[in-house]
Amino acid sequence: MPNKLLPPSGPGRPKDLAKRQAILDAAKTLFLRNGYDGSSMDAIAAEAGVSKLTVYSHFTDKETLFSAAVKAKCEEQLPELFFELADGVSIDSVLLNIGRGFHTLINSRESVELHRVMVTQGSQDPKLSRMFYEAGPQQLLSEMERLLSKADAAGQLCIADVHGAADQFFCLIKGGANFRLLIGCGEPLEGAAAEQHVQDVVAMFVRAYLPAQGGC
Amino acid sequence: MPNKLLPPSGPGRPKDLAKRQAILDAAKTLFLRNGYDGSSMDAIAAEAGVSKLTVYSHFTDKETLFSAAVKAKCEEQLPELFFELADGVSIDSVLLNIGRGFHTLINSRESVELHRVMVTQGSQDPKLSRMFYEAGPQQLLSEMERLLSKADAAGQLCIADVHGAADQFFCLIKGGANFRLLIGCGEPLEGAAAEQHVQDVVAMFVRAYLPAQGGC
DNA sequence: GTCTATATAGCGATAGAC
DNA sequence: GTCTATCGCTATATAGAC
Repeated sequence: MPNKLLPPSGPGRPKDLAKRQAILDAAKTLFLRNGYDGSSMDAIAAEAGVSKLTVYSHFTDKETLFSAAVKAKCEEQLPELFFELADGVSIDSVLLNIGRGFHTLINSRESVELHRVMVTQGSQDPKLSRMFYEAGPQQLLSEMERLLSKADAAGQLCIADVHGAADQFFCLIKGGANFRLLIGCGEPLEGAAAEQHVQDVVAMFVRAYLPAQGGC
Repeated sequence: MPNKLLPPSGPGRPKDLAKRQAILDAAKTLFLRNGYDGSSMDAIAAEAGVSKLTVYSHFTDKETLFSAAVKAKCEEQLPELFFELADGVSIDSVLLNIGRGFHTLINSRESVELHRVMVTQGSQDPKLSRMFYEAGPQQLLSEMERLLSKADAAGQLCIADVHGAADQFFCLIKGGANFRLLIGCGEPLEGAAAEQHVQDVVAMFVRAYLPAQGGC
């Protein structure tokens, strides 16, 4: 006969989820800050405030916990950029808004850490890198392609290869500064410098794809 | 009294350099393939065909050996791209040649491995990342700036910010494909696809910085 | 279901023989 | 100058008490 009533000492099912979430939060923090090899299961357990075996009871092994942490981070980082091209609004201002949002995103500490981890671990686990790519960059590229196609159809831009152009736009926003940030050499552009960079990129991009006077 | 003549069994000084080179070669291979944490001193000693203590006698510790290996790799990878803008040759063809060379370089297995290691270790050791950046990317950027300044002065292009434009050119050549390669998601562009990519980028770049009909 | 204590293995770095 | 054998430490993963 099982005893149903042990509120103070009984473990209970509800506690399960709270600890699982604490473990996942700790894993996200430590894995991104110190990498896969640099984060021990002991450290994650301590950060989460539980014992190491509790970690193993919720996630079978280190790799499983790592994948879960990366997946959670991907989902919470996917930004809400606006890719709509309403009537009467210039393509310049739309690209400016997208550029600002994307630039802020990829220069954030969390994004840089996630990218570092993906470079290190993703190259060893194709499933992981594919999961990350489809959850993040792929989404943005697809929406940008849609936007550029509409701008081309509306005659605001003249783009033969929308896929390539979308790729170019994001690469330009990233710029060499983001690469330096990734290898830990230099500080992120902020404030006026960041705004200037985005404006320069948008101006250069639009100039390259401006329709000729005769049309497209 | 020291014995001077022991040709067959005596260790001798000349052997020193050969073993040092073997150690350095092994370190370059393993560190780039498996990363810093993934390469044990035992494995490097075995790959070099020497004992572990011999490794420690030539390089004080693991970090020192790692820095030496990275430095050697940087120097041997610095490409010989042509940044000269001779009279009578169009800026398009010069940029095409540079673009092809740079594209081949950054898509090579060795370059990708070096970049991965720098993302992982460089972010933990600012001295290392700075050494890498100044030995590699910085060089190319400086030469490209010189070239673009000359093209601007010659009226072939119209560039207000040559530093920013040089940065843009290399980012465009890299493209999203190089990022996917870095995270282990996708294969490098090769052959006709690579050539097409370089041509598209150069055409887009030149279009953006073409002088207006009235001049610059 | 959770924790303390431990098994097993691999790492970087070193001591002593030749 | 070079090698074999080893120390000290930390990691992942697990066994038994409550």
